[in-house]
Amino acid sequence: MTDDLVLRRQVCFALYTASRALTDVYRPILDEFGLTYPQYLVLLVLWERPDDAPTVSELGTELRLDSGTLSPLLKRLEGAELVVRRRSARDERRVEVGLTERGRALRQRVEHIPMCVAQATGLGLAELVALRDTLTQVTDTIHRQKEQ
Amino acid sequence: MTDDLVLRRQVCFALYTASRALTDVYRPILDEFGLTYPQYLVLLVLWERPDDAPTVSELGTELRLDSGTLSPLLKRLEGAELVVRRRSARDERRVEVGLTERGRALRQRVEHIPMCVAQATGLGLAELVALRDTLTQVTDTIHRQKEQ
DNA sequence: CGCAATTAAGTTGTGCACAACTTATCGGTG
DNA sequence: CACCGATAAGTTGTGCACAACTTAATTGCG
Repeated sequence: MTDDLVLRRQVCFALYTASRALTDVYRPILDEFGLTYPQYLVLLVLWERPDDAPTVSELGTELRLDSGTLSPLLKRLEGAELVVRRRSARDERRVEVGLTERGRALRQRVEHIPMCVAQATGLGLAELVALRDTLTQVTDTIHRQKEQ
Repeated sequence: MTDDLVLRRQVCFALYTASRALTDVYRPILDEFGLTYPQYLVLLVLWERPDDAPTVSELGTELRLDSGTLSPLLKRLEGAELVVRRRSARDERRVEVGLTERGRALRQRVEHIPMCVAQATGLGLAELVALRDTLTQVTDTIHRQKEQ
């Protein structure tokens, strides 16, 4: 009898649990700004290129989320007056997502968060970087396989 | 201007994405058995101790899920005739979750899955073990902080 | 040019996660 | 023994994720 099915042995379970644990760290912090973690991720992308107004599918490519997830999420961000959505002039299928002044201003108020969360992991900077790179590599490997 | 808010630099995003990518690997495989990943996790716990019939909250402790998640999930597993739920005789508040014959039999049919998924990560065995241990350590660190 | 295939965003339905709450049971203390 | 706080499971409501589908606009090929 193999022991491969033992929960604590599985990388996937460790990943699933660690991901939820880190979201738990974010939750009370982001809650003060009325944000969820996925909403915060969308804002991260927008803050990276404030003059860009990416489309919904460009956001989806960055975050690996589809319109089924992003459409209602963006509607909520728009309701919070953090982003605006407008149909592209040159391609009426596209919807461009831009920051409002309010959304732009939020950036500096949340700038300290990544440091707090990184600290909560208990890992050193080098370990964090190594972990991040390993995880990114795994994700890329899986997605590369999927496309073939 | 700090770059801490850049998406690709963040461990959390790497974790969030890797977790979803791995679930993506599981999905089509588990789909053949009519299972979701969290349902599979519950079965893993039950297979580990087939004579135990843990309570809902014992399952919750293992998986770090609350009754709000587990109750409907277990109802679906019961609908699929993979588990049975029964009130504990000596404590009517508790509900014990046991495997049906069908649930017990499923074990050997999914025994190969962890190997397949591990392979999809592209990591070697040693790397996988190291990754799992790092993630478990992070999760434990976070939960320990939470309890104090 | 005309139309079929493609692309973009949104909608619908299912199943987690999780907070907040409800209901029922239990255990301990006066 | 009665009651009160604690505990267990379930319910309700919100917000992701994701599959499958719809609608609308565009592209490209004959």
